[in-house]
Amino acid sequence: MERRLTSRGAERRRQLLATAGRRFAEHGYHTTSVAEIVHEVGVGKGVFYWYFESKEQLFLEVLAQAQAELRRAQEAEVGDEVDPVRRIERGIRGALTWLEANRDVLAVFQLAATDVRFVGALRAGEEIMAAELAGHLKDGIVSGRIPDGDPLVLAHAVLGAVEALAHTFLGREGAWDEGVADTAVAFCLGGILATRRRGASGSS
Amino acid sequence: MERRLTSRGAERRRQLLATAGRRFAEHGYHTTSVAEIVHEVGVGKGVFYWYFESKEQLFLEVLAQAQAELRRAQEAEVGDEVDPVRRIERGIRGALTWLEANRDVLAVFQLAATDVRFVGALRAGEEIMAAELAGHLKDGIVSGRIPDGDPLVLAHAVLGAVEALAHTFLGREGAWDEGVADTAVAFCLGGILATRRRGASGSS
Amino acid sequence: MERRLTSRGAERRRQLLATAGRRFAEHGYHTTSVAEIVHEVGVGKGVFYWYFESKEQLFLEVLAQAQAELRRAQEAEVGDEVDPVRRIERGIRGALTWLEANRDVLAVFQLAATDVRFVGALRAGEEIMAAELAGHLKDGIVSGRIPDGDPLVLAHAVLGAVEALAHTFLGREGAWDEGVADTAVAFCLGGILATRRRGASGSS
Amino acid sequence: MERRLTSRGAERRRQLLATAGRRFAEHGYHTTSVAEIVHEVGVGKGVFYWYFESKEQLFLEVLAQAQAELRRAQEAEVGDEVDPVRRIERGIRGALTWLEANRDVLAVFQLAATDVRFVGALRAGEEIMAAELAGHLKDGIVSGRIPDGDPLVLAHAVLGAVEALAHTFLGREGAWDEGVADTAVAFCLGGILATRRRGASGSS
DNA sequence: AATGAATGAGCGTTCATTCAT
DNA sequence: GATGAATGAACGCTCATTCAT
Repeated sequence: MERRLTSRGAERRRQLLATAGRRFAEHGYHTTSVAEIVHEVGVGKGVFYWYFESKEQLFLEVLAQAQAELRRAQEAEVGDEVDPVRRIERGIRGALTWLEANRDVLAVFQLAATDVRFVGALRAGEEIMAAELAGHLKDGIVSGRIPDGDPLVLAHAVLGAVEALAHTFLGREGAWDEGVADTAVAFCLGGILATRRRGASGSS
Repeated sequence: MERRLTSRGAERRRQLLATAGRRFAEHGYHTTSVAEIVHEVGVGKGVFYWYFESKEQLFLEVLAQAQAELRRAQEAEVGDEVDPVRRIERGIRGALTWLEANRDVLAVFQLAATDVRFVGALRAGEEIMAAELAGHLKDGIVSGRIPDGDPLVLAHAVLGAVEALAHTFLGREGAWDEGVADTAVAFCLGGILATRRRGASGSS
Repeated sequence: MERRLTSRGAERRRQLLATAGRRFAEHGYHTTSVAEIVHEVGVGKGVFYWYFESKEQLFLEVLAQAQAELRRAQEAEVGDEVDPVRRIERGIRGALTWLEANRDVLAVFQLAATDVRFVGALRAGEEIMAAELAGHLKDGIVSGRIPDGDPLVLAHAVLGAVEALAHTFLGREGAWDEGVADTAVAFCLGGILATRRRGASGSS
Repeated sequence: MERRLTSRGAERRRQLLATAGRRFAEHGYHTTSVAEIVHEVGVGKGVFYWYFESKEQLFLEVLAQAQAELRRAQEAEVGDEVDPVRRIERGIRGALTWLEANRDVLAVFQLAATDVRFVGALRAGEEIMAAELAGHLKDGIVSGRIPDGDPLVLAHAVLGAVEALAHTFLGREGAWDEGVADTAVAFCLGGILATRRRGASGSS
């Protein structure tokens, strides 16, 4: 239902989306009621249903927006770098920098992971990121910069490590510093560049 | 109010715990009602409250049990291995093996991460695992087996990578094979053993 | 959360309050369900919680309203009478007249007396009435119109006698007549004016 | 269903009755569960239903016992006194003394007043006391000791005053002393002996 | 006699959603 | 566009009562 919105309307919509995103992140999906959202924005309940079909669709939109913005930030950071390993590094740094400024987003992602209605959209976004990362890895493998290995598995390992670090250290007051990003990069690149030694642990 | 249970009672309790755990994993916390759980077990509603104080406490128990069993499985796998790098490897393999046989558990962990009432217990368990892993890392650093780096940050990176792989590849039918565990180990150990090159990405 | 109500809303609220008050008086607090109240008013369950925070708060409001109206009626009856004994008489008559027209109220008072959540509010109201009455008594004692005695004890005795008569004779169909009020007044004033003979029973 | 009880059984029954009475008085009827009662006594739930048909019947029995004991205490106090006014005085004192030692009972009476299932039994007991008191009053009127008036109305006024004083001053820690009983007696007898001056308040 | 376990109707309350104004 | 009011299914939970052992 394409709706033409006045600029005031578009602003309202943005406001609702932002408020909802924050509250979802802070209190969870089920524990955030439509009543709370509209109350915080200071409008009546009808307004909500003028701009959004349902609470479910609202969440999906919050999620999609967060995913799109993260990707955009990452792309901007990666820029036109051609070396695949450097692309990966920049991607990691870009994601961490953006997440640092948008801490709610991780909570929204986690929320999405726990609900059948949202997990599909979440995974789809993850797959896109994983596929892109896997593309860089493949490039590196082909060009001999990166030892052979399953690019998709490696991509998910990188994503998982980055997300865990972001989550753990952004979530604690005062725990975040540049060193965490440096360690994230070093760990991931080290993992990528070392994978030829499959299953080996003791080799010096 | 310590309750002495007959063996029939203990069995009922176990039954409810298992059923609830499965449904939580499949449908989420809020989307699983007490009515559904008792219906599936085939008992009346009151039975639930005979064995559990509340739905919340039940979830906490499901979570605690899963955490305890995972740690137990890991400890059994690590055994008396003395080399810290090998301890880490065995820990990763032990966790992945156990999670393969108990796939619901990851979903329960994710659920717990999204609810203020549970996140404390979840994080406490995570911190224990991270601390243990960090201990191995510290041992390795002291003995010169592992290059210097922040053990806690590395520990969370490893945990994140492992969890992401478990989640991504155990969640998809047919996607799991031994190679994933091998790659997980190789990636993590590579990441750990490479960390001296802080922030460096281009070194060959 | 101060709520601005439309006139339709205010009317609904009044309706619910009145219906609840009647049902409470007839069936008791625990034996009157929210479902019954809204059913009688002919609205959905949610409406109740639009206007009241909880069943408990509703009862408190019913109680407070009854207390306020009773006091108001009494004050109107007492008016500007200056003689303390006549003030007491008018107070008794005013209360009985109002209670005759609002018989539910006595039942609500009794209900409140049996629940820890309400007894505080009830006693507070009673204390106000007792204190006022005690004030008249003190005036009378000081001016010599009333023999010496503990004004607060006497006040409670009067209140108890009046309440018992109201309760007993208003509760029975056809038992109430002007004579009861006359006897109430005569009994109470006699008791008050006789108190100097402490503990004495046989004096003529 | 006449049941022959062993002496152990009779003791159990008494125990349940006493515990229930106390809890009813302290927490109310609906707010005292059968589970709590049997837990406090330290027996299983089945025991309760072995000795009592239902919670309702149990309450009725608690009430009946309290009424019977109060009457017995009063009768013992009144003894063979022949003067009707002195009989009334002794009745008041006997009731107050017994209530002082059995404070729960007033709460039980109030509870009974608020439930349709119990109010009948309560009123029946009250009527008996009122009738007895009215008998004394009639005797006094006939013999000229007491001025003319409606004995039943006066009886209820006396009962109400006494109950209110007991309730108010026994309910407050440290508020009870002999003076209250003296005032109660003086007030009631004053009220009784003064009733000829119907509706008159200003006569010196 | 007594127990622990079970029942299930019913309770107070919430909340996404709709709608008359 | 926007509001306050209304809906009602569903929820977590309680409890008097029953019953197999």
